[in-house]
Amino acid sequence: MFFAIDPANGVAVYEQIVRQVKFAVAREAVKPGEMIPSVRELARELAVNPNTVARAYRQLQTDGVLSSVRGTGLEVAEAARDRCRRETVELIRARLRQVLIEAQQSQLSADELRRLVDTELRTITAEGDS
Amino acid sequence: MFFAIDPANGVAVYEQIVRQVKFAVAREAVKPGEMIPSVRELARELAVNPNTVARAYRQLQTDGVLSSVRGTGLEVAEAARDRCRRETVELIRARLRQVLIEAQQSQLSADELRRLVDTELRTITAEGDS
Amino acid sequence: MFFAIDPANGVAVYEQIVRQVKFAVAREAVKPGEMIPSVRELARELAVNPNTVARAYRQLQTDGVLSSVRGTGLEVAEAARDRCRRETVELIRARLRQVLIEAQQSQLSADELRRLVDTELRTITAEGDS
Amino acid sequence: MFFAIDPANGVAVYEQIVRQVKFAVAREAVKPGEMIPSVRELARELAVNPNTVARAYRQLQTDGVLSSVRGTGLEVAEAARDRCRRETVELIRARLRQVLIEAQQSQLSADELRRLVDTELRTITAEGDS
DNA sequence: GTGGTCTAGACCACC
DNA sequence: GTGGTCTAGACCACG
Repeated sequence: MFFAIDPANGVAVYEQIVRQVKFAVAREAVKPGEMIPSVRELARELAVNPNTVARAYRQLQTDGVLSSVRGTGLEVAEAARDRCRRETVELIRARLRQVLIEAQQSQLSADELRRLVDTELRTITAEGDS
Repeated sequence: MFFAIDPANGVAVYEQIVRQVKFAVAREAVKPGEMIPSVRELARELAVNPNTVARAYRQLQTDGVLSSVRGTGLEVAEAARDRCRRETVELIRARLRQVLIEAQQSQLSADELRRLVDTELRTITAEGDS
Repeated sequence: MFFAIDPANGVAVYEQIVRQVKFAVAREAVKPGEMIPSVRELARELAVNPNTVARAYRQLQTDGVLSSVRGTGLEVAEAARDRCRRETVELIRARLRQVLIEAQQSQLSADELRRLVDTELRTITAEGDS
Repeated sequence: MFFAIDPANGVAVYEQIVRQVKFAVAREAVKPGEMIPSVRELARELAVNPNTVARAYRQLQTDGVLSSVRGTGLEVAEAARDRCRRETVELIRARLRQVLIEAQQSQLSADELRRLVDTELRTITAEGDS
């Protein structure tokens, strides 16, 4: 469950935490029934205010990803994995779609776009390997 | 210069206007030396607060896309087309890259991503034809 | 939209605000499309921290009762009235049910319970008239 | 002395145990002078932390419902039955009253409320028979 | 002016 | 120790 947050990202910190936890559940880095780091622990790890983490965890509860065990902590909900996987793909798809639409509006052809995507993919995976 | 803005888009309204104007210049829907709609006119057209349009136009002047003609209004700057075209491509590329990075973080393979891109491209162009 | 909150109620303050707003929408004290008091205004009115009101309003947004108009305020969502009415009745029913179950567990007969309910109803309405 | 506790009830677990023991005494499921299950036994039965049961028993001693017999365990206090009966009725009445007040605030008429009560009573007793 | 976010520090109930 | 709630005060983007 290790990840980084970027406070100057535009996306709210608590929202970044929400997404990253969902990503982690989706790729089974944490499994249903397991406990996740406590509010205070994750806050320390990310160098963020505990309230911000608490807010993210609250959001994750209303999203059905976490459930609280009184006095003990928060665990990953049973049916969370599939939901997170679906949700993650949907989020990616939606943002991808928006970018592509804007690309089209600015007169880029489908072929130019595919080439762009390929270039970027190669750059990213190359960086990932390094 | 007709376009729509989506107030519930997450992206600020004035920012959407800025981008759309740049898109319009990039694809030569408006050409250097031409006048663009007045603040009030565009505000009425987009059903948006005139202050918001004014702010977008101010930003566009700072960006060198528009220049003011005393007592007359705002015209598209001479060298704007190339700059907009470059800027637009760069914007698209940057956002595309960010989406692809997140996609990769969430365990989507390069192939899955290419398929996703193709699907979305086909959907968009199909919609565009309708 | 005037109501009181009781900080020593056991129920969280933000939750009381959420319920009272839903009550207000349900009984059409505020109607879909209307604006509700600003965060700061209601906070002043209830002698409560603005963050607490903000949290209640956020909850009401995720519940689909309010929707935010950027830079302007929060308005009652279109379909909110029916949802609130249903939800309110359900809340009452659930709590009533729980009390009745406990009553039954403690050997109170259905007739004793009905008498109790009648007595309390009369007391309450009498107080309401005074 | 068999009963169930619901950890996601909102009501604290130890408080639920306290109430249920009082209910049991009130309806004479356990009688003054009888021993009640040990902390460990009840904890196992309810799948609850022994500390939680211990805390409930402590509360019940403070409330005069249980009294300790040195080296043996806890027994139901002599005068407990009447006290529990009275206390239980009062608790029920208080909570009933609160629900009815909220119901009234949300514009439910006395008749609608009586109908609701009747419906719920029938549902509960029907379930109890099954 | 509006809502949205974040930080800091406090208190509570529960296990 | 845990999460949950509340307060106080700050900064930001938006209209």
